[in-house]
Amino acid sequence: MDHLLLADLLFPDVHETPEDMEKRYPPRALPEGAKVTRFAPSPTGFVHFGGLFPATVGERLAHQSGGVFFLRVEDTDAKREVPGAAQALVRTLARYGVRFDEGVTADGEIGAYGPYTQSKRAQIYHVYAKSLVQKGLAYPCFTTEEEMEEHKSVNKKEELKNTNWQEAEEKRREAQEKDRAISLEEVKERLDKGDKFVLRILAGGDKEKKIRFTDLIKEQLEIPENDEDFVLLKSDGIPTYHFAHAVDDHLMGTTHVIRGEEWLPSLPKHIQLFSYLGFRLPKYLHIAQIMRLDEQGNKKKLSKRDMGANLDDYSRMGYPAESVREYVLTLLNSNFEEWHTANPDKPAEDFPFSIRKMSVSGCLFDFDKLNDVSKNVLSKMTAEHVYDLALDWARENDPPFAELLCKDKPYALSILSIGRGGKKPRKDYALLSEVKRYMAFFYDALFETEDRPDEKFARSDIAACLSDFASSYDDKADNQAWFDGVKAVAARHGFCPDVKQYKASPDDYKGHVGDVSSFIRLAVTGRLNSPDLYTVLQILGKEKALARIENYIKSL
RNA sequence: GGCCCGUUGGUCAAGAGGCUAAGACAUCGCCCUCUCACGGCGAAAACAUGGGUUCGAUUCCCGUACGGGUCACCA
Repeated sequence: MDHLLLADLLFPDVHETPEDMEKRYPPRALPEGAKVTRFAPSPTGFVHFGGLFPATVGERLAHQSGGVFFLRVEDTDAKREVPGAAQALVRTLARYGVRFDEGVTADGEIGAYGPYTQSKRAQIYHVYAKSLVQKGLAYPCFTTEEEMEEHKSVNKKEELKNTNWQEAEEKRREAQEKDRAISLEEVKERLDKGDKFVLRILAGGDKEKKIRFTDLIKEQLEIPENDEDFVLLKSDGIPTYHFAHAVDDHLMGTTHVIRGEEWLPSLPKHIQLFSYLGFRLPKYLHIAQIMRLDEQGNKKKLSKRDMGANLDDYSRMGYPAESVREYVLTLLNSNFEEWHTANPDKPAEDFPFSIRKMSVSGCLFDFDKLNDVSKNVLSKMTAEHVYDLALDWARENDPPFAELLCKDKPYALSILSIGRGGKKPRKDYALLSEVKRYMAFFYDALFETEDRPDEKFARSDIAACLSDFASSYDDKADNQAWFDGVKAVAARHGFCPDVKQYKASPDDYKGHVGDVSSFIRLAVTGRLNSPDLYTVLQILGKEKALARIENYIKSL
């Protein structure tokens, strides 16, 4: 077979050579040790939570080393493409601290190694495809998708279990042999008829032979050589992931390929391809998958439909982006948390991210942990910051509440300031969606009596304590004086002003100051639990507080 | 089924031949001159399993079990 002739037959319009490409995309001039990484999603309009992991790793590695982090859109599967998805993705990732230097951005493409959209790179792939044919390392295959169906391994998940694997493998091998044997005449004939073909690699490997490979996360690996003539170019001339990966990452100067470990099984293909093309293999980081628990209690890869799979779910649920980012960083490098408590004022960007600290095995997504991280994040923010985030959330998800927040911003800020600042800030909510419930009783429009007093107290005693408190309440008194007042009320109505003393002889009293406080709290907030009562009364104002007490007494 | 990867408390994890096997979340208890939240103290809780190698294995090797991934003209 005359490979040069075949190449011209297959790619008559390709006149450039790989050397031309090398000239057009010269190696990057970057300092020693600078890493070039990329995030390469397919634009399906869905930003997977799992995607945040490789994206964050790539971003950290590149920026920490003074390198380049770029976005490449892998839109080689026309069937799945969603228009505008790339821009939305860039915006979403930016919220989570992942920013690109190069590639597809919100304002178009930036950078000298483009185009960064694979569908626009057809000519480039064809140059390399032609050269592979010339070297006898790739060949056309005219077997149609339908014909292939018969001896394809299988592709439906449901069928996987009932597959006769051995038979499927034999059929594949047979077909491969037949396809390889195609003659130049036959190619000419089919081409003249206008038949479409896919370009397959001529696999030179023996799967019984193992290759030693070092993954930066998984370390030493032993993988079989590739013996499968996988598809390089689909019948529409668009490359498969494998081929595009090799050509693009070579030309774009990617030094570290960061991707999910589901790619590990196709690594032999990539190694072979890079070698056929004469490209230097980049470093690989195959990162472990995030898992969830299925009904049987088994771990499963977090997939599209699962709660929390879509990154947008988190903002909808009310998690600040910062919380999610910290949680992700914690899962990626478990010492992040420790570092963060030791350096509370430094931005996450200062954290020395390390590949060595990354886990080899997949972890379970844990909402408990996320919530804890989020509580901490929110508790350390200023009231103003929380206000802004809560308002943003409310505008999207609860417009009436947004309006309430806007109506009196200083009032809202004073509520959000309770217990904020200082060494031990309150941690009342993990979610922006919980802020409303937390603030609710401060607004007459949202106020309602949720709890009931303990049955052991007589209604008349409660009413007596409350009216006594109301008539003696001085909103100018300081915290101590105010509490002394409450104690005095307690003493006047048969409640012990000192809790310890009460506990020593409970039968001598109807209750203690704490109980009296709970009556006031209930009347004023409608709940048995609230932040510091004195502060609450101060913020609420004397008039509103007394009105609520009065109403409460009436309702008893 | 073949191939590849993995397995330290419920979860995330440190430890890299000799440790009473860290820490965090969750759980439970106690304390914090009014509840809650915060904080403090404490409890319970783990090296999947069998064989090697070794004076000694959670740590190294082999097998087993279990879990995961993958086997497309999808990425």
